[in-house]
Amino acid sequence: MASPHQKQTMKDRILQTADRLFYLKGIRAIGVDTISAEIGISKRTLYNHFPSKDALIAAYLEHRFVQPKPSDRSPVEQILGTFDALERRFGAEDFRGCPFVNAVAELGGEDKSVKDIAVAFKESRRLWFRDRLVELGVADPDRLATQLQLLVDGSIAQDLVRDDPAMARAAKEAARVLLENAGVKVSSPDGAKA
Amino acid sequence: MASPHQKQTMKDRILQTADRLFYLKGIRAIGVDTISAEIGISKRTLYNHFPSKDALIAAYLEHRFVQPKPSDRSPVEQILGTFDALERRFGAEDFRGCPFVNAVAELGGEDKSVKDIAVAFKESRRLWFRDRLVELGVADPDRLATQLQLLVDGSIAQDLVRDDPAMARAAKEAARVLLENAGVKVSSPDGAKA
DNA sequence: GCCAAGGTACACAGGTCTGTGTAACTAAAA
DNA sequence: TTTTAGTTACACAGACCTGTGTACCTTGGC
Repeated sequence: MASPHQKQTMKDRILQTADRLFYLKGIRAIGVDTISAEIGISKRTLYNHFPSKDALIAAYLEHRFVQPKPSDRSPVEQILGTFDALERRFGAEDFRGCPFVNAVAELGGEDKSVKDIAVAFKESRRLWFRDRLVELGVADPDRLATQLQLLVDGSIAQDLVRDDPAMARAAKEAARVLLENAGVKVSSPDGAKA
Repeated sequence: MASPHQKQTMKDRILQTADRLFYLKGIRAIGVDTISAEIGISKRTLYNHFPSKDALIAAYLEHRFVQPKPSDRSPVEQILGTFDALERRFGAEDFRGCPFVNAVAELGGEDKSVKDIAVAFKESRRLWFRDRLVELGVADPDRLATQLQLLVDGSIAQDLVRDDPAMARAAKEAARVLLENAGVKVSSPDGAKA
Protein backbone atom coordinates (compact mmCIF):
# COMPACT_ATOMS: atom_id res chain seq x y z
CA MET A 1 0.00 0.00 0.00
CA ALA A 2 2.89 2.29 0.81
CA SER A 3 5.08 1.54 -2.18
CA PRO A 4 3.51 1.79 -5.62
CA HIS A 5 6.02 -0.74 -6.89
CA GLN A 6 4.83 -3.35 -4.45
CA LYS A 7 3.61 -6.47 -6.13
CA GLN A 8 -0.14 -6.78 -6.21
CA THR A 9 -1.31 -9.29 -3.67
CA MET A 10 -3.71 -12.06 -4.47
CA LYS A 11 -6.35 -10.35 -2.35
CA ASP A 12 -5.91 -7.17 -4.35
CA ARG A 13 -6.32 -9.01 -7.62
CA ILE A 14 -9.50 -10.69 -6.41
CA LEU A 15 -10.95 -7.42 -5.14
CA GLN A 16 -10.01 -5.55 -8.29
CA THR A 17 -11.61 -8.15 -10.53
CA ALA A 18 -14.70 -8.42 -8.37
CA ASP A 19 -14.98 -4.65 -8.43
CA ARG A 20 -14.90 -4.48 -12.20
CA LEU A 21 -17.35 -7.33 -12.75
CA PHE A 22 -19.77 -6.41 -9.97
CA TYR A 23 -19.93 -2.86 -11.23
CA LEU A 24 -20.23 -3.63 -14.92
CA LYS A 25 -22.55 -6.63 -14.82
CA GLY A 26 -24.26 -6.38 -11.46
CA ILE A 27 -23.59 -8.06 -8.14
CA ARG A 28 -26.20 -10.79 -8.45
CA ALA A 29 -25.23 -11.43 -12.06
CA ILE A 30 -21.65 -12.35 -11.18
CA GLY A 31 -20.85 -15.56 -9.34
CA VAL A 32 -17.66 -16.32 -7.51
CA ASP A 33 -16.83 -18.88 -10.18
CA THR A 34 -16.85 -16.14 -12.79
CA ILE A 35 -14.51 -13.98 -10.74
CA SER A 36 -12.00 -16.73 -10.01
CA ALA A 37 -12.10 -17.94 -13.60
CA GLU A 38 -11.43 -14.42 -14.85
CA ILE A 39 -8.29 -14.19 -12.70
CA GLY A 40 -7.31 -17.75 -13.49
CA ILE A 41 -7.32 -18.96 -9.90
CA SER A 42 -9.31 -21.65 -8.19
CA LYS A 43 -12.49 -20.86 -6.36
CA ARG A 44 -10.82 -22.26 -3.25
CA THR A 45 -8.22 -19.52 -3.32
CA LEU A 46 -10.89 -16.86 -3.48
CA TYR A 47 -12.59 -18.33 -0.45
CA ASN A 48 -9.24 -18.41 1.35
CA HIS A 49 -9.14 -14.61 1.11
CA PHE A 50 -12.81 -13.77 1.54
CA PRO A 51 -14.99 -15.90 3.82
CA SER A 52 -18.12 -15.39 1.74
CA LYS A 53 -19.51 -13.57 -1.25
CA ASP A 54 -21.17 -11.13 1.11
CA ALA A 55 -17.77 -10.24 2.52
CA LEU A 56 -16.53 -9.68 -1.01
CA ILE A 57 -19.49 -7.45 -1.77
CA ALA A 58 -18.80 -5.43 1.37
CA ALA A 59 -15.14 -5.10 0.39
CA TYR A 60 -16.21 -4.02 -3.08
CA LEU A 61 -18.36 -1.20 -1.75
CA GLU A 62 -15.72 -0.08 0.73
CA HIS A 63 -13.21 -0.11 -2.11
CA ARG A 64 -15.50 2.19 -4.09
CA PHE A 65 -15.80 4.61 -1.19
CA VAL A 66 -12.95 6.95 -2.10
CA GLN A 67 -12.58 10.54 -0.97
CA PRO A 68 -12.12 13.24 -3.61
CA LYS A 69 -8.54 14.44 -3.97
CA PRO A 70 -7.73 17.76 -2.30
CA SER A 71 -7.62 20.60 -4.78
CA ASP A 72 -6.11 24.07 -4.74
CA ARG A 73 -8.73 25.48 -7.07
CA SER A 74 -11.35 27.91 -5.88
CA PRO A 75 -14.48 26.49 -4.20
CA VAL A 76 -16.66 27.50 -7.14
CA GLU A 77 -14.31 25.86 -9.61
CA GLN A 78 -14.25 22.73 -7.51
CA ILE A 79 -18.03 22.56 -7.31
CA LEU A 80 -18.60 23.14 -10.99
CA GLY A 81 -15.61 20.94 -11.85
CA THR A 82 -17.50 18.06 -10.26
CA PHE A 83 -19.90 18.13 -13.17
CA ASP A 84 -17.09 18.29 -15.72
CA ALA A 85 -15.62 15.19 -14.12
CA LEU A 86 -19.04 13.55 -14.29
CA GLU A 87 -19.31 14.36 -17.98
CA ARG A 88 -15.95 12.77 -18.62
CA ARG A 89 -16.96 9.63 -16.75
CA PHE A 90 -20.30 9.46 -18.54
CA GLY A 91 -18.40 9.36 -21.80
CA ALA A 92 -16.44 6.26 -20.80
CA GLU A 93 -18.08 3.07 -22.03
CA ASP A 94 -17.46 1.35 -18.73
CA PHE A 95 -19.59 3.80 -16.78
CA ARG A 96 -22.68 2.22 -15.33
CA GLY A 97 -24.11 4.61 -12.79
CA CYS A 98 -23.43 4.95 -9.08
CA PRO A 99 -22.27 1.65 -7.57
CA PHE A 100 -23.95 2.46 -4.27
CA VAL A 101 -27.32 3.36 -5.73
CA ASN A 102 -27.10 0.32 -7.99
CA ALA A 103 -26.28 -1.94 -5.06
CA VAL A 104 -29.24 -0.66 -3.07
CA ALA A 105 -31.51 -1.03 -6.09
CA GLU A 106 -30.24 -4.55 -6.69
CA LEU A 107 -29.97 -5.93 -3.17
CA GLY A 108 -32.91 -4.00 -1.80
CA GLY A 109 -33.59 -2.81 1.68
CA GLU A 110 -33.00 -6.37 2.85
CA ASP A 111 -29.28 -6.01 3.37
CA LYS A 112 -28.94 -3.21 5.88
CA SER A 113 -25.14 -3.01 5.66
CA VAL A 114 -25.35 -2.20 1.97
CA LYS A 115 -27.75 0.62 2.62
CA ASP A 116 -25.61 1.91 5.48
CA ILE A 117 -22.52 2.33 3.36
CA ALA A 118 -24.56 3.87 0.56
CA VAL A 119 -26.02 6.43 2.93
CA ALA A 120 -22.55 7.17 4.32
CA PHE A 121 -21.19 7.68 0.84
CA LYS A 122 -23.96 10.00 -0.27
CA GLU A 123 -23.69 12.00 2.93
CA SER A 124 -19.93 12.34 2.55
CA ARG A 125 -20.44 13.74 -0.92
CA ARG A 126 -23.06 16.15 0.33
CA LEU A 127 -20.73 17.34 3.07
CA TRP A 128 -17.99 17.88 0.49
CA PHE A 129 -20.29 20.32 -1.29
CA ARG A 130 -21.27 21.83 2.01
CA ASP A 131 -17.67 22.53 3.05
CA ARG A 132 -17.08 24.49 -0.12
CA LEU A 133 -20.34 26.39 0.23
CA VAL A 134 -19.44 27.35 3.78
CA GLU A 135 -16.15 28.64 2.45
CA LEU A 136 -18.13 30.71 -0.03
CA GLY A 137 -20.26 32.05 2.79
CA VAL A 138 -23.65 31.15 1.33
CA ALA A 139 -26.65 31.57 3.59
CA ASP A 140 -27.92 28.00 3.73
CA PRO A 141 -25.07 25.67 2.79
CA ASP A 142 -26.87 22.53 3.92
CA ARG A 143 -29.85 23.10 1.71
CA LEU A 144 -27.78 24.04 -1.33
CA ALA A 145 -25.40 21.13 -0.81
CA THR A 146 -28.36 18.77 -0.84
CA GLN A 147 -29.65 20.34 -4.03
CA LEU A 148 -26.29 20.07 -5.77
CA GLN A 149 -26.14 16.42 -4.77
CA LEU A 150 -29.61 15.98 -6.26
CA LEU A 151 -28.25 17.26 -9.56
CA VAL A 152 -25.31 14.86 -9.36
CA ASP A 153 -27.49 11.84 -8.65
CA GLY A 154 -30.09 12.92 -11.18
CA SER A 155 -27.56 13.22 -13.95
CA ILE A 156 -26.05 9.86 -13.04
CA ALA A 157 -29.46 8.17 -13.16
CA GLN A 158 -30.33 9.87 -16.42
CA ASP A 159 -27.03 8.91 -18.02
CA LEU A 160 -27.41 5.36 -16.79
CA VAL A 161 -30.56 4.91 -18.83
CA ARG A 162 -29.88 7.34 -21.69
CA ASP A 163 -26.11 7.08 -22.15
CA ASP A 164 -26.05 10.80 -22.68
CA PRO A 165 -23.10 12.72 -21.20
CA ALA A 166 -24.96 15.97 -21.95
CA MET A 167 -26.89 15.26 -18.74
CA ALA A 168 -23.80 16.38 -16.84
CA ARG A 169 -23.76 19.67 -18.74
CA ALA A 170 -27.42 20.28 -17.99
CA ALA A 171 -26.75 19.58 -14.33
CA LYS A 172 -23.79 21.95 -14.35
CA GLU A 173 -25.91 24.74 -15.80
CA ALA A 174 -28.57 24.16 -13.19
CA ALA A 175 -25.89 24.17 -10.49
CA ARG A 176 -24.65 27.51 -11.76
CA VAL A 177 -28.13 28.97 -11.50
CA LEU A 178 -28.52 27.69 -7.96
CA LEU A 179 -25.14 29.10 -6.97
CA GLU A 180 -25.86 32.50 -8.44
CA ASN A 181 -29.24 32.53 -6.76
CA ALA A 182 -27.43 31.98 -3.45
CA GLY A 183 -25.32 35.04 -4.11
CA VAL A 184 -22.20 33.29 -5.37
CA LYS A 185 -20.35 35.06 -8.16
CA VAL A 186 -19.78 32.58 -10.97
CA SER A 187 -17.40 33.71 -13.69
CA SER A 188 -18.82 32.89 -17.13
CA PRO A 189 -21.63 30.83 -18.60
CA ASP A 190 -19.18 28.35 -20.07
CA GLY A 191 -15.53 27.64 -19.36
CA ALA A 192 -13.64 30.92 -18.88
CA LYS A 193 -10.36 29.06 -18.74
CA ALA A 194 -10.85 27.36 -22.10
CA MET B 1 -60.70 -3.29 -19.50
CA ALA B 2 -63.70 -1.13 -20.39
CA SER B 3 -65.86 -1.84 -17.37
CA PRO B 4 -64.34 -1.28 -13.96
CA HIS B 5 -66.68 -3.93 -12.55
CA GLN B 6 -65.25 -6.55 -14.84
CA LYS B 7 -63.80 -9.44 -12.94
CA GLN B 8 -60.06 -9.43 -12.77
CA THR B 9 -58.61 -11.94 -15.18
CA MET B 10 -55.98 -14.47 -14.22
CA LYS B 11 -53.46 -12.61 -16.37
CA ASP B 12 -54.22 -9.42 -14.48
CA ARG B 13 -53.70 -11.09 -11.16
CA ILE B 14 -50.37 -12.52 -12.28
CA LEU B 15 -49.20 -9.20 -13.63
CA GLN B 16 -50.35 -7.32 -10.56
CA THR B 17 -48.56 -9.68 -8.20
CA ALA B 18 -45.42 -9.74 -10.32
CA ASP B 19 -45.49 -5.97 -10.38
CA ARG B 20 -45.62 -5.69 -6.62
CA LEU B 21 -42.93 -8.28 -5.94
CA PHE B 22 -40.58 -7.23 -8.74
CA TYR B 23 -40.76 -3.66 -7.60
CA LEU B 24 -40.42 -4.28 -3.89
CA LYS B 25 -37.84 -7.05 -3.86
CA GLY B 26 -36.13 -6.77 -7.22
CA ILE B 27 -36.60 -8.61 -10.49
CA ARG B 28 -33.76 -11.07 -10.05
CA ALA B 29 -34.69 -11.69 -6.43
CA ILE B 30 -38.19 -12.94 -7.30
CA GLY B 31 -38.67 -16.27 -9.04
CA VAL B 32 -41.76 -17.38 -10.89
CA ASP B 33 -42.38 -19.92 -8.12
CA THR B 34 -42.65 -17.11 -5.61
CA ILE B 35 -45.14 -15.22 -7.76
CA SER B 36 -47.38 -18.21 -8.42
CA ALA B 37 -47.23 -19.29 -4.78
CA GLU B 38 -48.23 -15.80 -3.67
CA ILE B 39 -51.34 -15.93 -5.86
CA GLY B 40 -52.02 -19.53 -4.98
CA ILE B 41 -51.84 -20.86 -8.51
CA SER B 42 -49.59 -23.40 -10.11
CA LYS B 43 -46.47 -22.38 -11.91
CA ARG B 44 -47.94 -24.04 -15.01
CA THR B 45 -50.78 -21.54 -15.06
CA LEU B 46 -48.37 -18.66 -14.95
CA TYR B 47 -46.50 -20.06 -17.92
CA ASN B 48 -49.81 -20.52 -19.74
CA HIS B 49 -50.25 -16.74 -19.64
CA PHE B 50 -46.68 -15.57 -20.07
CA PRO B 51 -44.30 -17.55 -22.25
CA SER B 52 -41.24 -16.70 -20.15
CA LYS B 53 -40.08 -14.67 -17.20
CA ASP B 54 -38.60 -12.17 -19.63
CA ALA B 55 -42.07 -11.64 -21.09
CA LEU B 56 -43.41 -11.08 -17.60
CA ILE B 57 -40.66 -8.57 -16.90
CA ALA B 58 -41.51 -6.72 -20.11
CA ALA B 59 -45.19 -6.69 -19.18
CA TYR B 60 -44.26 -5.42 -15.73
CA LEU B 61 -42.36 -2.46 -17.14
CA GLU B 62 -45.08 -1.66 -19.67
CA HIS B 63 -47.58 -1.82 -16.84
CA ARG B 64 -45.53 0.73 -14.93
CA PHE B 65 -45.43 3.08 -17.89
CA VAL B 66 -48.47 5.19 -17.07
CA GLN B 67 -49.15 8.70 -18.31
CA PRO B 68 -49.87 11.45 -15.77
CA LYS B 69 -53.52 12.34 -15.45
CA PRO B 70 -54.61 15.51 -17.23
CA SER B 71 -54.98 18.43 -14.85
CA ASP B 72 -56.77 21.74 -15.02
CA ARG B 73 -54.31 23.46 -12.73
CA SER B 74 -51.88 26.06 -13.99
CA PRO B 75 -48.65 24.86 -15.61
CA VAL B 76 -46.57 26.14 -12.72
CA GLU B 77 -48.77 24.39 -10.19
CA GLN B 78 -48.56 21.19 -12.19
CA ILE B 79 -44.78 21.35 -12.38
CA LEU B 80 -44.27 22.10 -8.72
CA GLY B 81 -47.05 19.69 -7.78
CA THR B 82 -44.93 16.93 -9.27
CA PHE B 83 -42.55 17.30 -6.37
CA ASP B 84 -45.37 17.32 -3.83
CA ALA B 85 -46.57 14.04 -5.31
CA LEU B 86 -43.04 12.71 -5.09
CA GLU B 87 -42.83 13.65 -1.44
CA ARG B 88 -46.06 11.80 -0.75
CA ARG B 89 -44.79 8.70 -2.50
CA PHE B 90 -41.46 8.87 -0.71
CA GLY B 91 -43.33 8.71 2.56
CA ALA B 92 -45.03 5.45 1.66
CA GLU B 93 -43.17 2.45 2.98
CA ASP B 94 -43.62 0.57 -0.27
CA PHE B 95 -41.69 3.11 -2.29
CA ARG B 96 -38.47 1.76 -3.67
CA GLY B 97 -37.23 4.18 -6.29
CA CYS B 98 -37.93 4.34 -10.00
CA PRO B 99 -38.77 0.91 -11.40
CA PHE B 100 -37.16 1.74 -14.73
CA VAL B 101 -33.89 2.97 -13.30
CA ASN B 102 -33.85 0.00 -10.93
CA ALA B 103 -34.45 -2.42 -13.78
CA VAL B 104 -31.60 -0.96 -15.81
CA ALA B 105 -29.33 -1.02 -12.78
CA GLU B 106 -30.28 -4.61 -12.04
CA LEU B 107 -30.41 -6.13 -15.50
CA GLY B 108 -27.66 -4.02 -16.94
CA GLY B 109 -27.04 -2.92 -20.47
CA GLU B 110 -27.34 -6.54 -21.54
CA ASP B 111 -31.07 -6.51 -22.07
CA LYS B 112 -31.62 -3.82 -24.65
CA SER B 113 -35.42 -3.93 -24.47
CA VAL B 114 -35.33 -2.99 -20.79
CA LYS B 115 -33.16 -0.02 -21.53
CA ASP B 116 -35.40 0.99 -24.44
CA ILE B 117 -38.52 1.22 -22.35
CA ALA B 118 -36.64 3.02 -19.59
CA VAL B 119 -35.41 5.62 -22.06
CA ALA B 120 -38.92 6.00 -23.48
CA PHE B 121 -40.34 6.53 -20.02
CA LYS B 122 -37.78 9.11 -18.98
CA GLU B 123 -38.21 10.95 -22.24
CA SER B 124 -41.98 11.00 -21.89
CA ARG B 125 -41.61 12.56 -18.48
CA ARG B 126 -39.19 15.12 -19.79
CA LEU B 127 -41.62 16.02 -22.57
CA TRP B 128 -44.39 16.40 -20.02
CA PHE B 129 -42.31 19.09 -18.31
CA ARG B 130 -41.45 20.57 -21.67
CA ASP B 131 -45.09 20.94 -22.72
CA ARG B 132 -45.86 22.95 -19.63
CA LEU B 133 -42.77 25.10 -20.03
CA VAL B 134 -43.73 25.86 -23.62
CA GLU B 135 -47.12 26.93 -22.34
CA LEU B 136 -45.33 29.24 -19.93
CA GLY B 137 -43.31 30.65 -22.80
CA VAL B 138 -39.87 30.07 -21.31
CA ALA B 139 -36.91 30.67 -23.58
CA ASP B 140 -35.34 27.22 -23.60
CA PRO B 141 -38.00 24.69 -22.58
CA ASP B 142 -35.94 21.67 -23.61
CA ARG B 143 -33.04 22.54 -21.42
CA LEU B 144 -35.16 23.44 -18.42
CA ALA B 145 -37.30 20.32 -18.83
CA THR B 146 -34.14 18.21 -18.72
CA GLN B 147 -33.01 19.99 -15.58
CA LEU B 148 -36.34 19.50 -13.83
CA GLN B 149 -36.17 15.83 -14.71
CA LEU B 150 -32.67 15.72 -13.20
CA LEU B 151 -34.16 17.00 -9.96
CA VAL B 152 -36.87 14.36 -10.07
CA ASP B 153 -34.45 11.51 -10.66
CA GLY B 154 -31.96 12.89 -8.20
CA SER B 155 -34.51 13.07 -5.42
CA ILE B 156 -35.73 9.56 -6.22
CA ALA B 157 -32.19 8.17 -6.05
CA GLN B 158 -31.47 10.05 -2.85
CA ASP B 159 -34.67 8.88 -1.21
CA LEU B 160 -33.98 5.32 -2.31
CA VAL B 161 -30.79 5.22 -0.26
CA ARG B 162 -31.68 7.67 2.50
CA ASP B 163 -35.42 7.11 2.99
CA ASP B 164 -35.81 10.83 3.38
CA PRO B 165 -38.92 12.45 1.85
CA ALA B 166 -37.34 15.86 2.47
CA MET B 167 -35.35 15.21 -0.69
CA ALA B 168 -38.52 16.00 -2.63
CA ARG B 169 -38.86 19.34 -0.87
CA ALA B 170 -35.25 20.22 -1.62
CA ALA B 171 -35.86 19.35 -5.25
CA LYS B 172 -39.00 21.47 -5.31
CA GLU B 173 -37.14 24.48 -3.96
CA ALA B 174 -34.42 24.02 -6.56
CA ALA B 175 -37.10 23.72 -9.25
CA ARG B 176 -38.61 26.99 -8.10
CA VAL B 177 -35.25 28.73 -8.41
CA LEU B 178 -34.75 27.35 -11.90
CA LEU B 179 -38.24 28.44 -12.94
CA GLU B 180 -37.81 31.94 -11.58
CA ASN B 181 -34.44 32.20 -13.27
CA ALA B 182 -36.20 31.37 -16.54
CA GLY B 183 -38.58 34.28 -16.00
CA VAL B 184 -41.52 32.31 -14.68
CA LYS B 185 -43.51 34.02 -11.94
CA VAL B 186 -43.89 31.61 -9.04
CA SER B 187 -46.33 32.64 -6.37
CA SER B 188 -44.91 32.03 -2.89
CA PRO B 189 -41.90 30.28 -1.32
CA ASP B 190 -44.11 27.68 0.27
CA GLY B 191 -47.68 26.65 -0.43
CA ALA B 192 -49.82 29.72 -1.02
CA LYS B 193 -52.92 27.58 -1.07
CA ALA B 194 -52.25 26.07 2.35
C1' DG C 1 17.11 -31.56 2.27
C1' DC C 2 13.03 -30.23 4.80
C1' DC C 3 9.17 -27.74 6.12
C1' DA C 4 5.30 -24.78 5.89
C1' DA C 5 2.25 -21.63 3.46
C1' DG C 6 -0.45 -21.00 0.00
C1' DG C 7 -2.27 -22.41 -4.46
C1' DT C 8 -4.51 -26.05 -7.50
C1' DA C 9 -7.66 -29.54 -9.15
C1' DC C 10 -11.79 -31.47 -8.59
C1' DA C 11 -15.64 -33.50 -6.72
C1' DC C 12 -19.69 -32.68 -4.28
C1' DA C 13 -23.52 -31.17 -1.16
C1' DG C 14 -27.53 -28.60 -1.07
C1' DG C 15 -29.95 -24.98 -2.73
C1' DT C 16 -32.23 -22.03 -6.33
C1' DC C 17 -33.68 -20.95 -10.78
C1' DT C 18 -36.37 -21.32 -15.49
C1' DG C 19 -39.04 -24.03 -18.13
C1' DT C 20 -41.45 -28.52 -19.66
C1' DG C 21 -44.19 -32.79 -19.61
C1' DT C 22 -48.12 -35.29 -18.16
C1' DA C 23 -52.24 -36.96 -16.30
C1' DA C 24 -56.21 -35.74 -13.74
C1' DC C 25 -59.70 -32.52 -12.49
C1' DT C 26 -63.37 -28.78 -12.91
C1' DA C 27 -66.72 -26.02 -14.92
C1' DA C 28 -68.94 -23.82 -18.43
C1' DA C 29 -70.58 -24.06 -23.12
C1' DA C 30 -72.87 -26.67 -26.80
C1' DT D 1 -74.46 -35.32 -22.05
C1' DT D 2 -70.43 -34.35 -24.31
C1' DT D 3 -66.87 -31.38 -25.39
C1' DT D 4 -63.52 -28.11 -24.48
C1' DA D 5 -60.71 -24.70 -22.23
C1' DG D 6 -58.41 -23.76 -18.24
C1' DT D 7 -56.36 -25.21 -14.05
C1' DT D 8 -53.87 -28.30 -10.82
C1' DA D 9 -50.41 -31.41 -8.84
C1' DC D 10 -46.16 -32.96 -9.35
C1' DA D 11 -42.10 -34.70 -11.18
C1' DC D 12 -38.19 -33.52 -13.63
C1' DA D 13 -34.40 -31.69 -16.70
C1' DG D 14 -30.66 -28.75 -16.91
C1' DA D 15 -28.45 -24.92 -15.42
C1' DC D 16 -26.34 -22.06 -12.02
C1' DC D 17 -25.37 -20.69 -7.35
C1' DT D 18 -22.57 -20.63 -2.69
C1' DG D 19 -19.64 -22.98 0.00
C1' DT D 20 -16.77 -27.16 1.64
C1' DG D 21 -13.66 -31.17 1.71
C1' DT D 22 -9.56 -33.29 0.27
C1' DA D 23 -5.48 -34.66 -1.68
C1' DC D 24 -1.78 -32.91 -4.31
C1' DC D 25 1.57 -29.62 -5.84
C1' DT D 26 4.85 -25.58 -5.92
C1' DT D 27 7.99 -22.48 -3.92
C1' DG D 28 10.67 -19.86 -0.82
C1' DG D 29 13.00 -19.89 3.71
C1' DC D 30 15.64 -22.41 7.01
